[in-house]
Amino acid sequence: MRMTLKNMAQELGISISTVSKALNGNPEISQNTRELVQAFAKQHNYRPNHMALRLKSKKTKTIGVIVPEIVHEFFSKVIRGIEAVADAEGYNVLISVSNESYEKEVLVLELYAEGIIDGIILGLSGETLQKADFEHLTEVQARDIPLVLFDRYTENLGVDRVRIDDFQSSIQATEHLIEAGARKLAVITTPAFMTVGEQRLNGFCTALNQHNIPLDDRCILRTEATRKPEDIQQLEVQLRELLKEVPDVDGILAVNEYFGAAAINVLRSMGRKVPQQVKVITFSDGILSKNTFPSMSTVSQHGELMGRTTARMLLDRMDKAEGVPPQEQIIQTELILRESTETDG
Amino acid sequence: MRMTLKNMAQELGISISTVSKALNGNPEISQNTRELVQAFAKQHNYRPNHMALRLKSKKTKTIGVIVPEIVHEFFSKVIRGIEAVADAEGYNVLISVSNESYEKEVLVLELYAEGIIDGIILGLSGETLQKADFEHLTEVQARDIPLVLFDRYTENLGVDRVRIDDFQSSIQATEHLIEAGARKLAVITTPAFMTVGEQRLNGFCTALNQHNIPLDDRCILRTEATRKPEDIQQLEVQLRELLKEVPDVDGILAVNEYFGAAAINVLRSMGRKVPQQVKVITFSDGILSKNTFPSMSTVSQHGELMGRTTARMLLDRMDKAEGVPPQEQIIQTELILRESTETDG
DNA sequence: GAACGGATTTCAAACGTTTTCGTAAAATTT
DNA sequence: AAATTTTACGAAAACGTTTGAAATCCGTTC
Repeated sequence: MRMTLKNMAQELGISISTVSKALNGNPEISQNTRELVQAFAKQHNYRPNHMALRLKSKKTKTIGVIVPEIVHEFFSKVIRGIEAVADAEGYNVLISVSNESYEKEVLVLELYAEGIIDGIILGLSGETLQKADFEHLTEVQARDIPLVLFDRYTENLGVDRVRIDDFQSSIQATEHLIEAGARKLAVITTPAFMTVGEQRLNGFCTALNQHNIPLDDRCILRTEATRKPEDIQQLEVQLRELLKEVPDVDGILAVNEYFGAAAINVLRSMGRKVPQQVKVITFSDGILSKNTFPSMSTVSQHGELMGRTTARMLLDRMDKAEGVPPQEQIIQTELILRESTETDG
Repeated sequence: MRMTLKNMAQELGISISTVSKALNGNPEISQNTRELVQAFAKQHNYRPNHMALRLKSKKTKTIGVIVPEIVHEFFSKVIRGIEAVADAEGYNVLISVSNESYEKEVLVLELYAEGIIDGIILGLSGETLQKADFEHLTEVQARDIPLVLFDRYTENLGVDRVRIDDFQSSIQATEHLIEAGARKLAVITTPAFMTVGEQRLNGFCTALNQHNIPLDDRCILRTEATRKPEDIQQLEVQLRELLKEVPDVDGILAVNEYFGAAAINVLRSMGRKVPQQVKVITFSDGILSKNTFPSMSTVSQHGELMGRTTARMLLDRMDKAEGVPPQEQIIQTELILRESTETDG
């Protein structure tokens, strides 16, 4: 049976309020009683009931995180970063998965909004981005529940967010390919509604433009593939076709590791040497890029740092007065050079 | 402002109880009133307050999951499996990370036990295994909170669990190496308190024994390395030394992909051909094994299936009478053959 | 020896629900 | 028309906590 205030009050022969106040260090209570109660509570390892606390709209010292996918190294790293900060500040972290579904995202948000948590960190689901329906976020804001978005974002929605500069990073990555000697560049990206992928595509095009390299439409591979094996296989087929149709491709930018690894596989199976004949660079610096052969140069998004930054921003927001305008923070990316873009000599 | 029963009662000019009953479809209430109330509630999208519900010790339709690590493909897959089942049954899933820490595990367990959730799925932390202190689990059981363990387990603790047969699987994997021609076998495993790794080591030794292959103590590499890059680098150093000291090693069993990939890297850098000179097999069939070069044969642990099975077991337990003895379920593993154990011809 | 005042403790309301029990009005039976 | 049953609703307690107001105690003071 669980220890409650009432319970202890009875056993100690004092009133519930006295117990409550004693435990909360209220100076109204004599030192004697206070110590007595506190000792008793500790001995019977009393823990206040979250539900009751929250009913009285107290803080729960818990933050809720929603990620679009769980089998995903980048998001996992972000979570790890969030954990680190939260832990240091004595906050619990509760994680939920939207599974890229709008409906699920709304559901979880509602669950959180019930009052389990003090603040929310959200990575938008793909479907939400596609529908461009953000009412649920507005609702959360209307209830004054602190909210911070990470990675995936949307303009025209006044909410705190942390992201990387996908556009600039992509320019950098593309320029790296060009400097390494590539002249016929291809890109593997996601559907247009994925802002992140789209920005990276924009960066790619812009870089080509700046270097007076013509853009061949056939070299833009827009895939709906997820990271699941079936999908990747499908992608490899498309990619192979592209490389047959445009055989002189000598540089590939992939918007994520999985796409990058697929490219490496296809190229190897077609007998094209990486990096001698084709250079490859990819986003998101995870285990894959280190362990493919050849290993891949990547744009590191510093997932853990992003997590830490996001958590920090949420905690800040939580003790800010209302009405402080939304902030944006940009995480610097870093080019990690590996074998796939090496130039001999 | 949030819609509450009281709120609606006031606006509709009826009592709180009537509203409550109407919403719950209580036949005491006339159809008229019932429809009126329900319509009103829907229109103002009323949602009952979780906290209040739970205070009255109602179910929350939420299950809590604790994983030791979050940047971990296997655990992620288990979570995905849990999600699948929970989703289908209308349950929410809340995930927390113990970060391999005993203390954190206890904390999260306590948070969950506050009454946020209806049942708990737990993968024990490494530290807990090491301390072999399971009081917190006993406590949870004493409170009649349904609990199921997955993957990591402990004998002498009566609690539901789902696991793979690490011992048998390891025998199989080792035998596969032997059949592929390996005669001087090495193993890369974890500290002894990690039951999973230890079982796999046992299997390894047993297989050698059964095939009359002598066991060279120098060929057992016990590492405390995690999957972090620094650690893996450290492991690679040790591994290199082992391979120098015992140059005729021609088969390696790694208890996880990271160790396996490290082995592949070291072997390549030492100029030993995989699989021609050395065969490699590893546990946990994830992205890594598919993308190393050569790709690795693995023992698939079917993480997602394990997750689904665990969730199912928890749901079963939740509507079982108390006192039903704890169950154990074993997930069948599968040998996935890839390049790293191929024999020519 | 009654009134004061400070220190300590208790009361009671509130948070949003569910649920038991009670009761007025309506419907049914005599 | 009186007695009985049914129907439809409401009052209030309970879950575990906090908190401002009220009550009690005890040692001073006049």
